[in-house]
Amino acid sequence: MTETQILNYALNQFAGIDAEAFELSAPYWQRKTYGKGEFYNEYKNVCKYLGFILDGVFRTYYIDDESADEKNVFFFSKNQVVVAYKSFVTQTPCSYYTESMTESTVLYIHINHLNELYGRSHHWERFGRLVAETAFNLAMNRAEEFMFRTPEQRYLELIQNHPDIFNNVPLYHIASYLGIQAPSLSRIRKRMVGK
Amino acid sequence: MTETQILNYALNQFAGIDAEAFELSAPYWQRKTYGKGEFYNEYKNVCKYLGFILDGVFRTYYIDDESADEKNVFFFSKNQVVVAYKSFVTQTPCSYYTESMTESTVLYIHINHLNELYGRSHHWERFGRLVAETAFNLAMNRAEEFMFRTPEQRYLELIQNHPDIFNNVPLYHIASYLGIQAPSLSRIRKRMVGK
DNA sequence: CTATATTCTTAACCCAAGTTAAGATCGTCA
DNA sequence: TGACGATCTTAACTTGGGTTAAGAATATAG
Repeated sequence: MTETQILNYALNQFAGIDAEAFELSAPYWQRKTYGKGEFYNEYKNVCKYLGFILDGVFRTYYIDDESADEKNVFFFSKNQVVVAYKSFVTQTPCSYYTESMTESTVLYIHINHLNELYGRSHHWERFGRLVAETAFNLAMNRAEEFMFRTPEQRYLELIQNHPDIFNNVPLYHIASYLGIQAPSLSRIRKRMVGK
Repeated sequence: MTETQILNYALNQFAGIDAEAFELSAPYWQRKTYGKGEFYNEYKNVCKYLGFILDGVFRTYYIDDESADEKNVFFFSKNQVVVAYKSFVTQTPCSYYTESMTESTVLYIHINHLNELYGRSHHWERFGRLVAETAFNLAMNRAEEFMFRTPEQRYLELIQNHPDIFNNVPLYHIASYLGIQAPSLSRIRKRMVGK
């Protein structure tokens, strides 16, 4: 399959974008590769593009003024959308950094073109709504993890539900994502032995 | 002002719903009062209505199977929308209870009628998108509070940003919302004296 | 295959929240 | 007003994560 076909298939799966609707968008998609550590979108930048990850892993993180260390907020991997959602929909500066953690390849589309597609096809309107719902679910799941689960439970659920992330990201990034320090994650892992 | 006028004004502020668009919806809104402790929507129920709070305060909470105690997730108060968003948009059973904490009055609309309005007017489509964005912001803010702030910081920010909630809700509900136990909140409050 | 950098674990000590139970305070209604 | 229920605080102890720094394990490159 070509990259375009992969995209077409994924958009069809995600939002029922059919061949005709996909054709409308075809001129607008562009391709970009990112090196490890390269930014998809930086702090204080307005996120203007919605990306679809053909390959690679991205993280969005927050830098705490006080503790000065990075806190991982989301991971995005292969066949997922990558975007700084709030910044994208409101076109305001982003509070986060979104960075490629590996060599990555992305197909992306400009917000203006996306807005144009919304007006041209119900399929794309539907796509816009589903992206909103996906963003809501991501944020809500994250809130629920912290409200209802202990760090140990979050760790176990990450292994269960996102082995793709767990197996491709250094543990100190996992710790940050779980909201704890690296030594605490080590203690948790030690505790688990034999359970 | 009549209650309908209050609603009309609020919807105009929120999503630019004009007189004509509001007229479309007028037949669909219904009014209901809730007593203290009465449920807007219960665990395992599908949320079928989107409500606008004329007066009162609601809370949505989760019951932890293990600890068996209630964890407050959101508060909703006067002039806000109350809805179990995920359940509402997906029409699936809700994981939460949403309960009135006071005598309350709500104007509500059925999801079928709302969907009908989406098709009939761009103003209402816009409304739907803004509700989605509001829900995303609520969830994301909640996640950020837990990821980036200490319980003490969360407490201070709640007082600053939501005095309306803080002043009308017992402290043990506040503690639950902050993700801590009542004795911990007492200790935080004691620490604060003199700061 | 070693040297080096990166990542992971461990140890020791600190501190804040959890837990449980008792007691103080506040509100409300008979 | 006085008594009850609801709410809030306090105390004593436990537990688990934070912090810092050192060392072990693993990857990577020369």
